[in-house]
Amino acid sequence: MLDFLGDLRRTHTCGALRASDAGQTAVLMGWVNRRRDFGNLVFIDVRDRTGITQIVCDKESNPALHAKAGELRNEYVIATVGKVKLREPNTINKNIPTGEVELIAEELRILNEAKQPPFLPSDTVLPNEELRLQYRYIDLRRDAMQRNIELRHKVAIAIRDYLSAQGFFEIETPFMTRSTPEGARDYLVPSRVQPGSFYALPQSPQLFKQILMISGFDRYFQIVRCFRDEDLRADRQPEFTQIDLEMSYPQPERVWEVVEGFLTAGFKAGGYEIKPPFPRMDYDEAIRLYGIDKPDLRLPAFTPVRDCFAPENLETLGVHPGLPVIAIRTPKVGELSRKERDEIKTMFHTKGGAKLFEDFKRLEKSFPDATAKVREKAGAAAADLIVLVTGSTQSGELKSPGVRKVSPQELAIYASAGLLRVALAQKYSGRHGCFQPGDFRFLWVTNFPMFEYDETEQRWNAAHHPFTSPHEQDMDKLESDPAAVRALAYDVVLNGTELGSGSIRIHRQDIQRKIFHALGLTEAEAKSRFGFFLEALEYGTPPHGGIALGLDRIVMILAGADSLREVIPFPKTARAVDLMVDAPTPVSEAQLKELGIQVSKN
RNA sequence: GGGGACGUAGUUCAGUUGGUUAGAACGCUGCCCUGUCACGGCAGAGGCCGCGGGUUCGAGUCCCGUCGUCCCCGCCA
Repeated sequence: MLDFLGDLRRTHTCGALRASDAGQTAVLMGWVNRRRDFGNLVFIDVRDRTGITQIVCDKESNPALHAKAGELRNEYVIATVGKVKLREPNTINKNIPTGEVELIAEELRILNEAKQPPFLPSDTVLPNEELRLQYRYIDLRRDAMQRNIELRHKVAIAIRDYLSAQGFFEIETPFMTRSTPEGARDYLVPSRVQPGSFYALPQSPQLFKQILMISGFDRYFQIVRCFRDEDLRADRQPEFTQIDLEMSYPQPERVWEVVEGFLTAGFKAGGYEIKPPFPRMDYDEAIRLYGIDKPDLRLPAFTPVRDCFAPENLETLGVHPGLPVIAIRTPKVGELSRKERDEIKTMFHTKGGAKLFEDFKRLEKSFPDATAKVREKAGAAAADLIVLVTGSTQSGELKSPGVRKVSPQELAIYASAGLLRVALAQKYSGRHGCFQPGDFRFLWVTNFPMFEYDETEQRWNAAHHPFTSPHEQDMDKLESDPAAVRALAYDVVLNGTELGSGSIRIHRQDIQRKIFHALGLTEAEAKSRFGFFLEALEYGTPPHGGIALGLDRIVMILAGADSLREVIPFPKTARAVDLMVDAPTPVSEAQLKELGIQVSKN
């Protein structure tokens, strides 16, 4: 038999009571976390998001209440009125903050019962993720999830407060907007009023925030949902939250100062002190040292070791004469078995003609002098794992790197090595111990190239986006040497994760036109895609720039989680499915007809 | 689009070279227990071995397909 709440009013949360409250009457409400039944004496742990308090039901002093306590099962929702009592010294529970007291129940109301859940919030081993997502409301009751969501809240509030104090306005922008063919795939929303036409959910509020600068808002921010219909990863969800901001009259450094400021505030809210300014690194340097544009600084950089080998050694090994030889050092890995060495091969995703030497021991037998030099140059201790990555003699004729410092074949080697470096670091994290909680290595990666060449489409693409400003000194190379043009674009990176990306934008119509031209867009094409924006640029646009950071990723790292799903209340699976509500689903013929949509069947 | 891992009681897992009736722990149900807090004790219920084919005298185990979850590559201006 269930009871009504009536006018019973909660006086304390389940984590609140302390020794100093002894003697008070308290009213607690929450879930039955566990029941320990001794026959004539029953203990009930009642739980809410703040903690757990022990309720005592004694048959001798209150037989009716004791009988009712016997009906309780896990996850029933109850209310209890009782006296807060100091526990006997030998019965104090030091494991919980409320462990010095207990509530002697005088009244017990069963507010709701619960079916036996597929798993319990108090379980120590996690069920598989499919089940957690299907029964997300139970999963979210778990202490760890409650903490993550609370952390997320605190970080977001701290960042809001900081930006507001710095004069940024939080301004909302539309979710139903216009599809722009560049970039990620759009999620589309059909229009009923205009059959055959579609809105798109924003991949980011990019053009709106630039228009807000044109509108004179000077400093804008928004903690905003973005949508991208691309394949998922542990750190990628189809809808995710960005801390988006834009400001007028900035140099890149002005944007960086703001980001360093709000990250300091956000991390402080998460319980960590970080010290800006963050180090800075050129994109080209990041590629040469780490093989990736989001270096994890917690582990050693590459060591170039071509000069350690005699030319005839390299020839014997089938190493290309013009390409770098780089050593990847992973600390303290120790002896590897034959099987473990073979696994390195499968971890190596070769790009272009990149070539791997995973068995350094064997190289040491054949080339003792050269390998000793490699060890020395890489600063390797005896237990450190060394693998070499280079270009094979089949890499073909070297393409000129042009003005850029890294040729395509070199890039292939660096990129392959960069992925292997990260994979090795993850696999042997238990051995090298370089991934410590609370160790936050921030980095600004700067001076990205303006354009990337798309081999399949035989044209230049914007590396960041087409509204990114080139370096003032590189304007003259837009036509003559697009590859050499540096963008005023920057990424903020934390422990090998890209937290955010931004740039100084183009504010001049003449330069914007040049960029579109370099991207192979005709005047007419540019006008049809971005006409409203190009027109806005003509009415007095101030210089402006900004950035957007992934809130989910920030909280994930702060929480020490390996997946965004741990910090998003209702996330989607790798196939972009919500297992709790079972979305997406087909819709009725009537709905489709109203929207003027036909679904092709095949 | 490609590669890899996994799928066995409600849950987490074990299950040998294919061989009797598929096990354990936790949870669940009942009984006992007045100081536990991952309580304890006794008894019990609970299985489409993801699904569909195939090989075999015989399949949880081998093969093919399929579905689902996870990780990675491509993709993510």
